[in-house]
Amino acid sequence: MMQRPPTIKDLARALNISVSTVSRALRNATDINPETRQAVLKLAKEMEYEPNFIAQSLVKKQTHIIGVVVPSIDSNYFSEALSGMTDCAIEQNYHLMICQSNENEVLENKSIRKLLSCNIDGLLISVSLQTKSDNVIKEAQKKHVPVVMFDRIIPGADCTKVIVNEYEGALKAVEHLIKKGCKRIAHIGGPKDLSVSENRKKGYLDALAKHKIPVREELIAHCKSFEEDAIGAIRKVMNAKPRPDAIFFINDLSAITAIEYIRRKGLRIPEDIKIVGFNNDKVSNVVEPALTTVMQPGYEVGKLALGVLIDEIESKSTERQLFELRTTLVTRKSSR
Amino acid sequence: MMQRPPTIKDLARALNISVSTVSRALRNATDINPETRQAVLKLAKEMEYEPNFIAQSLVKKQTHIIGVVVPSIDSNYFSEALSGMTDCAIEQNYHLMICQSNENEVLENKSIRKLLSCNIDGLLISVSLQTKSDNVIKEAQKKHVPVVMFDRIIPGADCTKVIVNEYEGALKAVEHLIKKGCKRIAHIGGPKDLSVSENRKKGYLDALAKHKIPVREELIAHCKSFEEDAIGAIRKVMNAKPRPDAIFFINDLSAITAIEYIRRKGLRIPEDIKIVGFNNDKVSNVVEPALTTVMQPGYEVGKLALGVLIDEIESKSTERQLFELRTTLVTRKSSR
DNA sequence: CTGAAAGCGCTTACAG
DNA sequence: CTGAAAGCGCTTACAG
Repeated sequence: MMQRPPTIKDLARALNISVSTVSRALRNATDINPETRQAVLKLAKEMEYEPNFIAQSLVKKQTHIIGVVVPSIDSNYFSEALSGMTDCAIEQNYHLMICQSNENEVLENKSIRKLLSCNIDGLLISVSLQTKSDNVIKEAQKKHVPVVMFDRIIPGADCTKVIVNEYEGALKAVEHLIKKGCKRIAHIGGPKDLSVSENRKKGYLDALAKHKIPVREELIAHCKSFEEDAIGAIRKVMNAKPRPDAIFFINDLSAITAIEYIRRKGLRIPEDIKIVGFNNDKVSNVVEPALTTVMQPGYEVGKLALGVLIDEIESKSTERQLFELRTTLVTRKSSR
Repeated sequence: MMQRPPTIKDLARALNISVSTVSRALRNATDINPETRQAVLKLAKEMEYEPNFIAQSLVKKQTHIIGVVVPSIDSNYFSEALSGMTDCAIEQNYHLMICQSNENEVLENKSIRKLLSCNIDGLLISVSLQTKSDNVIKEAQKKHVPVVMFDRIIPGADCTKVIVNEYEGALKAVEHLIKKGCKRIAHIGGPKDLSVSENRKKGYLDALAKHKIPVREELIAHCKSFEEDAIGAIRKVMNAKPRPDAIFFINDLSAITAIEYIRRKGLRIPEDIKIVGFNNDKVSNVVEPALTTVMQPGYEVGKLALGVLIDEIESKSTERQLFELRTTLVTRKSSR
């Protein structure tokens, strides 16, 4: 019994040839006798030889490891993106090292530095809410590690970016309500100063403008955080006179919170008031009424971001690109 | 300007000492002159020296990389576990390589083998629904890679396991309903033959037995898949005569699906019928009525599983252990 | 306390 | 087509 896994040395000895020849046979080089090659491959299989990835990395100076940093793994959207990346990685023979910043810039920087010290071939990052500076990104690039930002980007950063056009998603959602005949469309937004909140609100405002519907400030309210205190914002817009005939929400959970509030007011959804969420959470199809919502292609974002990064790694291209994926409006009963 | 990152060779040359001495100074060895040590450390800082992780791995024959395989990254429960592992990993100076099997045993095996060829120091796995054999686990162990299974385990496998006592969670949930005075408690189960389904159903049955409540088959129904076709199962149990006064669901989504069905029947929750879910999805606190549910400590499972694996890696212990974490019953309006 | 040497497992010019 | 040699960046006995 062999205690340790076999190496090319073991193969070479067993076949009475040199390690260089074994190495060449293994990696499909052209200048190798087909018979020698077959013999090596056969023995390699028998001995269950596996190339030592670490040793290869050291000499080739590339690890095929890609570092990924997201704000939180445990979030609907990011876990979808990670899923896309992971599937793509295994296909393309890359490996992912995933870290989360927990929305903390210090931890984010620490994670990136740790990843860099692992000699990652590339970095995929979606920045924390706190992150303003792209210094660590520059650090990576100085080490010739290509960087691709996705979803939560730093607009000024000098790297390729993959984002979702949430603005257009919001615009489509609100135009859908307008086509349904709604005239007094309210908006429950997310925390101010966040690009997601701003993009979606801008879509809302532009849809109104496009259809010459005046903006009424009393129909707009913001949640301080994403999931809590939605009820305060809902109460505010529902108290407007005349009351809204539709509400476009920053996310599905706040929309679902509103369903019961609206029911208590004696109003029917969608007859008296239509509602639209954002995200297409699984539950949006389970609640009653089923929720119309804007689906973001998280899985595709992940897949594309990784694909683009691999292209940069392999072609050593330094061209910066901006990829924008589109949302899909999923219409259900809540806006029929 | 230095084109490539500095190595210990560069440090040695600059200080006119040998690489062995630099190496010792860097890693805190005892047999080193404190002054030499200071000088090396100072220069290392100035030159922004970072030890080459790959080179270290090659000589030390350990990578500090842990391979993780889950059925799907993009699932509430597993993303929580991954989150716990990730936080734990960075603290303990390990790195995670995460793969997903997409519930496919072939892909699972492929992922494990890829991870092994990366010389992972340990393997953390939650197996796919298809997986029956622990062959690949044995393969890993033959290579002296410790394995810890979590959540979805192969009962017979010879390795340390970290699981959640779902049985007890279900038992507590049903006893809670019994204490509330319910006499005709129904159960909507998950796909048959799945250990999750079986464990939770057993908790239900044992709670009834413990309180001498007879089991009525017409109050038990199974969903074929987790999220779809819940409505058929709900209809079945709601048609039992006399009708149930409580339902214990396999998960929150099926419970939420039932809310509207029950409302349409003209029944009130919780007055006429109480309901309890499983998982504590975010939405369970947003729906009306807010859902009583069983919380599984996914984050803690991840943290513990990784901690235990690291212990095995570092102490080279081969003792097999079984860790069982407990659920928490979160009582809300739907069962008051 | 320090240095020279060997080695981790592989790849890749270079000579033949 | 094949082999000897050098090297990737580090660690670790071994001598001194």
